[in-house]
Amino acid sequence: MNQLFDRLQNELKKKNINLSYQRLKVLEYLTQNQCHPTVEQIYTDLEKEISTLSKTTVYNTLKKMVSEGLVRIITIEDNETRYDINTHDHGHFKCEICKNIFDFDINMDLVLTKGLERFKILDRNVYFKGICPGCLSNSK
Amino acid sequence: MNQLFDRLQNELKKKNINLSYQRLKVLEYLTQNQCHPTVEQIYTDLEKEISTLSKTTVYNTLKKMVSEGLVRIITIEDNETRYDINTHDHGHFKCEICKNIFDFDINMDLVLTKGLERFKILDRNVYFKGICPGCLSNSK
DNA sequence: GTTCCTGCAAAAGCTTTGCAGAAGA
DNA sequence: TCTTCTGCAAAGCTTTTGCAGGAAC
Repeated sequence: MNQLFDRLQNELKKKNINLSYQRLKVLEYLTQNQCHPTVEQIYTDLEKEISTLSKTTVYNTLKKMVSEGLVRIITIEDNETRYDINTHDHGHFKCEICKNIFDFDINMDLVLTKGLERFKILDRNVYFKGICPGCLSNSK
Repeated sequence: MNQLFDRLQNELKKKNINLSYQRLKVLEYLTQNQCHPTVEQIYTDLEKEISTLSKTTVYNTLKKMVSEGLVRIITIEDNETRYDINTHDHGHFKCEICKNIFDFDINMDLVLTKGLERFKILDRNVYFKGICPGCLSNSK
């Protein structure tokens, strides 16, 4: 299908995780919709195609994939959990009007971290909030 | 009491917000415990002193203060909302072992934001996760 | 046949809402 | 008096858990 998808399929085999139809579909959804969807979004869209799909399965699948390091949780708003299959470091910008999330390139090495010399850093997150160009021009 | 507390008290008067005993105590707690507590932590500690305190009041107060810009929500983990009275830009480091949150200085202007030229940035957040020096030395 | 996976239903946990009484201006 | 604040109880949401049936190996 595509490069990322093949890579994930291989990774699953290596980790001895069964690739059920539901799991395949969730991963496929994440690779094709890199908009950092919530469980609700994933479930609602997949349910159209897999009418028997349970939200529990979406939760189960995502939990499994996060614990295996194939999927990342991104936390921007405290009341919604979003999932991200793109593992390279990037920042997230959430528009407070249209609620969309935009990725932006970021060089984490440039982030000055005075005072963290003795800390072991495992995960770096940068997220900004504000108004995107589209909503800015609409409000004029 | 202290500089920050006096400043907040003045700000409340300017914004015509009543400074009830409960609100005063929540703000006092936030200034004295800059560990970014959750509602649960604030409530549990204050309830010892104010036995009639309701968790709803803690929620109400924090919501009011956030909307007035006196308190900031910091989102690190998706399942917990933490509150911060320190408004100057700084990064947060959460230790995955002891769960404590450490502040670190950060110069947001140095964060490279290629691709955000046309965005209006209102809020910048940086949080890292990993292991703090204390837990690192304990595990040796 | 044993293990893992799915999905319904119920439970759990956090936050918000409705409302009545109390406090403050 | 009129508005705002408090706090109980109930509701609302998201996520987790228990469990039984089904699929995979």
